[in-house]
Formats: sequence, structure tokens, C-alpha cells
Amino acid sequence: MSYWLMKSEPDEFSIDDLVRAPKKTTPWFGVRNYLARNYMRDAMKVGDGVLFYHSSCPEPGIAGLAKVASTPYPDETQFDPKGKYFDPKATRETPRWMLVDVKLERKTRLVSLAEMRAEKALAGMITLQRGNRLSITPVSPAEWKHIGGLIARDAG
DNA sequence: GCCAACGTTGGC
DNA sequence: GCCAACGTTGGC
Repeated sequence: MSYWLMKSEPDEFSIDDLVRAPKKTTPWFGVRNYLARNYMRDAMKVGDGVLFYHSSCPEPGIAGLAKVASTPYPDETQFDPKGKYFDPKATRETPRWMLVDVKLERKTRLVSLAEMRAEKALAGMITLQRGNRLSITPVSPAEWKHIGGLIARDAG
């Protein structure tokens, strides 16, 4: 069992979109970074814990808890020539971009990036490291547990 | 295979 | 809108 932080821009797909999604599940489409892809394709297992993170928005931070809900399969958006995620080098025979389904566990209070940065226990989190832009990063069991505690805390 | 230029991410 | 960081591209 592993843990992950997965970023989404709420303008594109927010925690509320996941709440409303059929079966509260979504394919994690649109990843176009090889390391992030490799995490989904090679490392994630069904049942792994996911921190759903809102990025590039007024208040970035963790917005919910989710789980990996499928084995890897091709990202359909790579095949759509009209879509923004089209990849002309990908074919059905040799897809380049793989994804997993993510299923909502529950929406949480927003644990803001500022709040995360204030926690010494989270100082080692990859996503908090200067310059890190990766949209999917592993989270240690200790970090996962600590964030669980933050979520349970009242805001402020 | 090197590396400069360019594009993107994402916080502020 | 700015800028740091870093991945990708393409010329050589």
C-alpha cells in the first residue's frame, strides 16, 4: 500500500467534479509527464491512498481523500485530434499515456499549501520542495498520517 | 550526445 | 504578470 499526491486544476477538474462524477470515480486524464505517467503505470496499486490537491488556483491545497481504483489503461484523450491532450505520436497499438481511475473517499476541509508549509513534519514532502512541479508525487506513510491529522483539525 | 532555446508549471 | 525551475525539442 502506497500513498500519492495528485494535482488537478479545479478549473479543469475539481474535488466537486469528483463528488458529482458517476460512481465518484474519474480517469486521471491529461498527464503528459513521463515520471508522473510511470507512477500511474508502474507503481500504483488498486487501493493506494490519494491526496486530491487543487493547484493553480486562488487557494491551492489538499481538498479531499481518494483511492486508486483501477489498474493502468490508455488515456483516451491522447487519441482525440480535437482535444488539448492529443498526442500525434500515440497510436492505439502503442499508446504513450497511461492512467488509472481515482475514486473519491471523501471531500475534506481544504488543507492549504500555506498550512502544509507550516508543518515541520511535512518539510520533506516532494511537492513542497522548491521548484517541484510534478503533478503526481509519492507521499510517505508518516506524511499521510500527519495530513490525516491536519484534516481532522478545525480550520485555522 | 550535447546543450541552448523554448515551453510549461505553479506559487506568489 | 512575474519568475524560478525544469522538461522537451531540435540543431549540430
